Amino acid sequence: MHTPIQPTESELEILQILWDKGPSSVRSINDQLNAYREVGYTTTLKIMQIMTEKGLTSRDTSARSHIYNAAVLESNAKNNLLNRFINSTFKGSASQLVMQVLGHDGTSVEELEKIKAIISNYENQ
Amino acid sequence: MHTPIQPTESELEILQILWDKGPSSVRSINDQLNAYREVGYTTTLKIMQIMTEKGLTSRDTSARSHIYNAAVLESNAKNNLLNRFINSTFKGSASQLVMQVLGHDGTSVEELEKIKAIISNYENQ
DNA sequence: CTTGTTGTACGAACACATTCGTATTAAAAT
DNA sequence: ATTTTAATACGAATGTGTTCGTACAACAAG
Repeated sequence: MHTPIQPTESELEILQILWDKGPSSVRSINDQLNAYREVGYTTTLKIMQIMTEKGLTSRDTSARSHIYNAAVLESNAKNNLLNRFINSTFKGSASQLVMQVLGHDGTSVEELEKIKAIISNYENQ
Repeated sequence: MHTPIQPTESELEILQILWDKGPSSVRSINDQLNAYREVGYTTTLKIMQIMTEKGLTSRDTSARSHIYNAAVLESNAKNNLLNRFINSTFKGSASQLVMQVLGHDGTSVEELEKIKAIISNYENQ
C-alpha cells in the first residue's frame, strides 16, 4: 500500500469541476474558476499539467486543445481528504467531527434536516 | 468581521497539546511531539514563536523558560477548520460530509455507534 | 502569404511553512 | 569561579504550491 496522492487546494478546485462536468479543456476550466476568483490562464494550465504528472488527471493530446479528465474517483479522493482531516483535527475520531458539525455555526437548518434524514435512513438498514 | 487565522498543520498539532494539557513549556511540547515523530527543539520553538506573533498562543516570559498557552478556543478553531474543509471538499454541504463519514472505510463500528448515539440524542431535544 | 489569435511548454519568481544551525544568555553543577 | 547545561533569538536553507512572463507552435482571418 502506498500513500495516496493528496490534491492541493487548487488541484481539488479543478477536480471538483472535472467530476461535475466531465472531460474539459484548460480554457473551460479556467473560465469556470474565474467565475469565483481571478486566475491566469497559464496558471490553470500549469496546475493541470502538474496534476497529470501526479496522476490526478489524464489527458487526450490528439487535438491541439488538450482535453483533461479526472483520473481519481471522487469518493476515493474525498475519503482520503476526510481521513486526513479527521486525523489532524479530531484525532481520528469521526464521532467528534459529527458532533462539531451539529454544533456548527455555519450549518443551516436545512442541512441539519438532511443529516437527520441520512441518519435515520442509515439506522433503518 | 475579519478572516480568522488558520493554524497550519504543525501549529494545529501544538494547539491540540495545549488544549489538552494546558499551559506548557516548549520543552514539554517538543517532548510530546517526539513521541509521534522526530522534530528538533528549535523547530518547535520557532513555530511556537510564530504562533504567538499570529495570536494563536500567548506566553508568560517572566521565568527563563517561557510558558505558552492557547489563545484561541478549541471549538472556535475547529469550527473554522471545519468550515474551510466543508467548503473546499464538499462545496459547503455539511450533509454531504456526514454522508461521506458514514460510508467511510476508515470509520470503525464503534465510531458509527457513537455517531448514532449523538444523533438520536440530538433529535430528542 | 501575412497577421492575429489561441494553444502548450517551460522556467523563474514569489509566498509560505518547516527545519535547523549558530549565537547568545541564564542558570545549575562542579 | 569556571564549566556545563538549557533556554531564547534569529537568520538562512529547504521544500512545496502558486503565479505568471515569455517563447514557441498551430490554426484562423484578412
